[in-house]
Amino acid sequence: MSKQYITLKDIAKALNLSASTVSRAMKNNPAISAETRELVQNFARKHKYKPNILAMQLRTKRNTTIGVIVPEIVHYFFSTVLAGIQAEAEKENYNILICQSNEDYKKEIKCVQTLLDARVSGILASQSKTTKEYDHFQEIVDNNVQLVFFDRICTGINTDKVVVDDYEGALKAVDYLASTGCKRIAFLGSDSDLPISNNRRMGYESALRKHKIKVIKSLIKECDTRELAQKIIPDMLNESNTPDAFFCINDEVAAYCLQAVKAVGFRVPEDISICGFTNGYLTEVTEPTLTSVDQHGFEMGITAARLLIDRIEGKETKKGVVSKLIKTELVLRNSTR
Amino acid sequence: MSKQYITLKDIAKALNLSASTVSRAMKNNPAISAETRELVQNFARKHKYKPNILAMQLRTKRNTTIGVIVPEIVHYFFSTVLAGIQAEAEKENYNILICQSNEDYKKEIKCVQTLLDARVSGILASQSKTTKEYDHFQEIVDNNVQLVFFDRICTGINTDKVVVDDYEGALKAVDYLASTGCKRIAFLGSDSDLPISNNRRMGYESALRKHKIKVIKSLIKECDTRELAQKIIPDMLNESNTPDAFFCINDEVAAYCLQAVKAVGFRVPEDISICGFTNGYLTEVTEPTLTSVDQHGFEMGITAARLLIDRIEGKETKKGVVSKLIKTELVLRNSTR
DNA sequence: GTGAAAGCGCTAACAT
DNA sequence: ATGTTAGCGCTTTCAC
Repeated sequence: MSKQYITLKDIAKALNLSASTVSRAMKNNPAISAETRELVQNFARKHKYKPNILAMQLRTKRNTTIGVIVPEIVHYFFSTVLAGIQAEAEKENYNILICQSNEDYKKEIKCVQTLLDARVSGILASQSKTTKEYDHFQEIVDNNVQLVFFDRICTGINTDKVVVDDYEGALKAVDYLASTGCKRIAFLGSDSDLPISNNRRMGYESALRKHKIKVIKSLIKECDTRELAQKIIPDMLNESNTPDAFFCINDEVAAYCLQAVKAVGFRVPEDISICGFTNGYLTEVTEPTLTSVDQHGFEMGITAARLLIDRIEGKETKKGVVSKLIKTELVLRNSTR
Repeated sequence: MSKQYITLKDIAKALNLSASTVSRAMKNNPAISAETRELVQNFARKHKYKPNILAMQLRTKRNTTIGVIVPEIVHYFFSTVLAGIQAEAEKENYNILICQSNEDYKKEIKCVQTLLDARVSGILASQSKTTKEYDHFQEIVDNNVQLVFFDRICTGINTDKVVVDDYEGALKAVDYLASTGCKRIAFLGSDSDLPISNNRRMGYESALRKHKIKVIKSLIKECDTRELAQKIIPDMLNESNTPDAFFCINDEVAAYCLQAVKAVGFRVPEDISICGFTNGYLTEVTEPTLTSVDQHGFEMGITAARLLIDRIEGKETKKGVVSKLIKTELVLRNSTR
């Protein structure tokens, strides 16, 4: 660390004051005379005084850093959420420390340790796909560090959360597909342990019921990566009961689904409609462009950071758990009728 | 901050030792007897002792946090670099504090202030497009905080940098285009003030010269966003001297270029070849898929973090400025002949 | 309205 | 091999 920053003491010495007076003057403490205040603040400005945050936090036992745990920074959705968190944190003068779990349980435990070691005052977390135990998250709570989950919430821990309204998003999308005449709508989801996948499936089934369409097991698959899409979808297209629509868990799957469908010779959307989830960059460059459910990631980031900071500062006083729901938006493009 | 963490003093009291002995024992100081060491470390483990990093850093004046300034987290390339930085930092037990400038000069200044306030021991920065003055970067150096630029380097400051070999990347790509028979190759670049754009243009021109193709001004445009692409490209296609290839500054422009070209009725790659730069997600979902230059963002992140940490720890002792070059790779897909 | 003194949790001379 | 002391830069009683 550099040592050329001046300290309170330096200012005190230079101005023939005590360190405490300088400290008060800098903080606009009303006990200090206007003269002294100006004197001190001018001197500080002139000499580029920067309070030593470390010392401040050590003394006051308050820390303005919050930690974030994400599965992957590189995903459009998560980087959008991060941008939202960063924006809100900055507004409130909080710093953010980012860790990524790479969808790995062990790594996620390490992230928690790192953040606790850094003495963050709160943590925003989105769970990795491989996490089945929650001791590490419990440890956060046990240490009285605030914890808010976002998107991939952990159902094993009773704490605040911010989630996309996956149920409603799926409902709206599938309702739309059905209303355009699709009858055999496939659902390409994730591990049913993940609430985001499960909730969307419930929305999917509700929409089907609404349109008096039977839920068919063979049209529901676990298919949430490029690899799976390229393996599973061609098979589905070969069966007698070919789907006439695919509702996909993310844009990537939707994009590869689109490729697979076109490769077999079907037209999109005339023969088969396709709908994604995320509404990221991909949706605009495929041919045809992709209809998708926007998850409002930026807003989710802001909401989650807001909630966490309110908890840290004791502004959110609700005793029980707070759950916030982020509304989705169906963005129609050319991959659906 | 939570207060249930125990401190060195607590351990000392419980074990009837002095704080310094405990401190030494925890750090495996050879002066301490094996017995005491075990005693202390076991006690610490059992009571989940976590050293207070704030106090440690205040005392030792060393800080293991590094700051990162990026234009936009959400871009594929930058989020890839971030992932690399994060991986390397974690390996070395450094934390990273991330700020984004949103391509805004004023915001970038604020980022620098935030990071200096947080007393980071080094900063990794990629400049915003709108930055024309460098006082804020100079301030970092003046404060003896290590500074390493990556990708969008600032030529106004004499400090370490890590850049993509843009010249070579462009050379290879345009050389390839020319070797497949393209004669009127357009260059869609950024502001020529940006070294990344300028260097690519030099590579572009070298390749043309190598193939004895004249450089034509009207084939060189500033076109680095979706909006510009949708405005400029149709015009270029209407002129008599229609390009038979586009070499684009990023994948996004390439993808929209592809759309524009197809919209007018040209076939890709038969009539017109298109090449992007970044090699991100987009390249696999367009039709045809996009040939692109991979910038190895993850490797760049690792390299930049490595260099910065070496500087911080005094392992990189070279007096002058260190410049590292990240090799590119031309990834051929179906948008080029 | 201002100063003196103590202490946050840790480390590092300097002692013994 | 261990303890004592002092101090990093700051805030916060408690004085006057």
